[in-house]
Amino acid sequence: MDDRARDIAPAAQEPVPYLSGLTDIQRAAVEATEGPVLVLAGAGTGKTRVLTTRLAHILRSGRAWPSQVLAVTFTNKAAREMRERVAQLIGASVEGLWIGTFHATGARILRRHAELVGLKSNFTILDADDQLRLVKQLLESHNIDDKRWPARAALEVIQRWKDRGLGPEKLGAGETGDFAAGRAVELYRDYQARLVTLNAADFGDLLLHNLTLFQREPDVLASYQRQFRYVLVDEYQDTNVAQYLWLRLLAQGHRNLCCVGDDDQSIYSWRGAEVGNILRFEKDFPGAQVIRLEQNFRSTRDILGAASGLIANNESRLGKTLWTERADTDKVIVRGVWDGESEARMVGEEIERLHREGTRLDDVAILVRAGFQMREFEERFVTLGIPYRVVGGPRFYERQEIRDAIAYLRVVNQPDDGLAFERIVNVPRRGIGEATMQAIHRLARARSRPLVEAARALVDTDEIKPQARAALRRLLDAFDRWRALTETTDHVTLAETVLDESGYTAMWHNDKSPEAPGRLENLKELITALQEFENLAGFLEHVSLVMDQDTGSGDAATLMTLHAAKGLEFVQVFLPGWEDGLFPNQRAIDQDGAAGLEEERRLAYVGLTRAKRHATISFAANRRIYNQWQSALPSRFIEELPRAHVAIGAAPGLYRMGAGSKEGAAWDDDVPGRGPGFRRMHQAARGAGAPLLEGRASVVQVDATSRHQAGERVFHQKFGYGRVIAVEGNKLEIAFDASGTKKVVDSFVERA
DNA sequence: TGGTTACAACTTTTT
DNA sequence: GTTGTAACCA
Repeated sequence: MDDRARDIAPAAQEPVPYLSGLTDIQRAAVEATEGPVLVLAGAGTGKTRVLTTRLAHILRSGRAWPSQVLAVTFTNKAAREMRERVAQLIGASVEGLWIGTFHATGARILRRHAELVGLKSNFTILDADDQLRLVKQLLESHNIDDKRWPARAALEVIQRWKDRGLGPEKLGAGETGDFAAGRAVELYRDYQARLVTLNAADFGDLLLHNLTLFQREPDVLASYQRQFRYVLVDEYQDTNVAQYLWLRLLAQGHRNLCCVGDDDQSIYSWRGAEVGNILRFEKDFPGAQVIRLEQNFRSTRDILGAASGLIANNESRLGKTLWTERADTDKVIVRGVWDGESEARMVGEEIERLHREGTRLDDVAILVRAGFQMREFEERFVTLGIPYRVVGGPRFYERQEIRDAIAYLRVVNQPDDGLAFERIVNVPRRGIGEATMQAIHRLARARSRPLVEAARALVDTDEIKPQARAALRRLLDAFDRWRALTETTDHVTLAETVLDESGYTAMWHNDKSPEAPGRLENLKELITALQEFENLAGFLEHVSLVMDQDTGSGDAATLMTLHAAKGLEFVQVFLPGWEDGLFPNQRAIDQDGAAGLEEERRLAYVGLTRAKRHATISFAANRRIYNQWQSALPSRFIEELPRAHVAIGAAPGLYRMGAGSKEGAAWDDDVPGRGPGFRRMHQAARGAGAPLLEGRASVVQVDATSRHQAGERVFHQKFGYGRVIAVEGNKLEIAFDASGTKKVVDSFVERA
């Protein structure tokens, strides 16, 4: 099908409008089509533009047919964007182009040759949840204490092996995985064996099996090598060893491999990404051209200066110097605050001010290091009535009811999918409990047959209680019926039938909990989503590989982690929580030492370079983490920011809470960095929090005795009138007349 | 079996 | 504060 383009003549050489508007260097990167090329693209240097133009150029100049070009990305979003933009540049014919994520492309190839690695072409792609459940089962059957050796850790070990392109058979004696006294290897072997029984592959397998395939079947490899005349890779700094090997094999035919990336933005090493891949590129591909994109089109000089100065502290990097023609400046602001709450208040007030002055909330982002930091901001935004969206929350396809529904469809589609079967065997309740499941498992393991097959065999014996037996038989019959329907019914009707007849929808109808109606809504949405696919298999592939997030609409500030922010840009960026221990994160340093610290620094660099015009960094002297008060010092990254690009401001909240303090009173930009301003912040952090430094976890807002007391009638701008129930430092618990009991900061209420 | 309660756990997470 | 698991009882 991909060869069909061969019958059509290539587009004739035409004037090249798509090349105009590029800088000389960008243009060079576009036109260097032959041989290995590394494009080092700093933040905001027009990377995507170069990548898409290059693709268009290859096609338009007749160098290759669409089907002969492979472009790989990490995210579906990036893949979609690339496809759309290339289509825009060259008109219609992007049909046949291999643009996709590593995993989607791996899956596409693997489905064609599944038998060669022991799978059937309709294999299931497991998600994180399935994997974890599988590992838990294995730990149990291996009698490994999952308290001492959590399943999560075992899975991690296995995944890191897969990331390095190592199947169980390739693990030498030295590889013990540092888990359960070296038993991880046997665990891994069993895990892979179980996947074959389940006719399933996990994410890592999508590439690992490709490698095995290419090794075992030189003909298959050779055909792909012939096919892909040009290979393009986005975000090369995030590739792992398996992906590197995969690329190297595929690109070996024509040697036209172009990798685009930025070593300074490598922030996924904990997922197996190897910065080494990009650092080593010239050695790996002799004769490679390296093109540096250093002109930044996004940020002001101050932001670039601050970010560059910071990242210069890293040892392992190729080195780039970002510059801009922009003349406007706006120093990066660093603010110290008393605690996490005043930090949220400060950000909230700033956002309100910006909004008043005409900034769209869409242009504002709050980028945090860890998810738990989000709550404080959310609470604050709710109180202030600032619309916001959280990126990276629970996704649609991860919700319980959706996963249940999909599990049903998975079993219909692929009967060997025992994990899906297990998930819904007793949902809704059918009286098939643990005892029954264990019997099924025993039989399945003894015969090493799929779970459903074992269940089928068990129904004909007396091994389980009659009640469970009857229920199980009913369920298995139902699956047979549904499977038969696939011949005669369209997949949408089929899905509705399955959810109805299984009693799944009824289960939520009978559920009186407040979430139940929402879940039923979600199920309806699922059915709607189903309509957009040709068949069940296509839909399931989408669900496992293309779990995109709906970003939501409407003008709203964005709250997300630094990791999630890579590749995005905002006019104003808030970077809270720059405290040693939190950011750089202590665990990252403990685990990976200097390399861990460097990755944290890259994360800081990514955060700063998201800002087009303003960046506000803040740190709190005290922070409550999971109900424990901890004092902290400003992040060492703050000291690393070049003073010329930074303005230090002491936040009002640092000295006194609530009204009375002068907003922004203590600007002190003449001697930032280690100057008096900085020292004062340090002192504030230390001095005011002195008792905390001694490890006392009990102090709550020493100086913040409230003006209010229990029993008092008060008024709040948002919640109206109410009565104070309890006072805790500066926080009041108030029973509002109209909106129930809430905890509110006292500066937002007044005596009624 | 199934429901309740107590208890510890908790960085990041493109697919 | 939240979430997920273990232990206990009906």
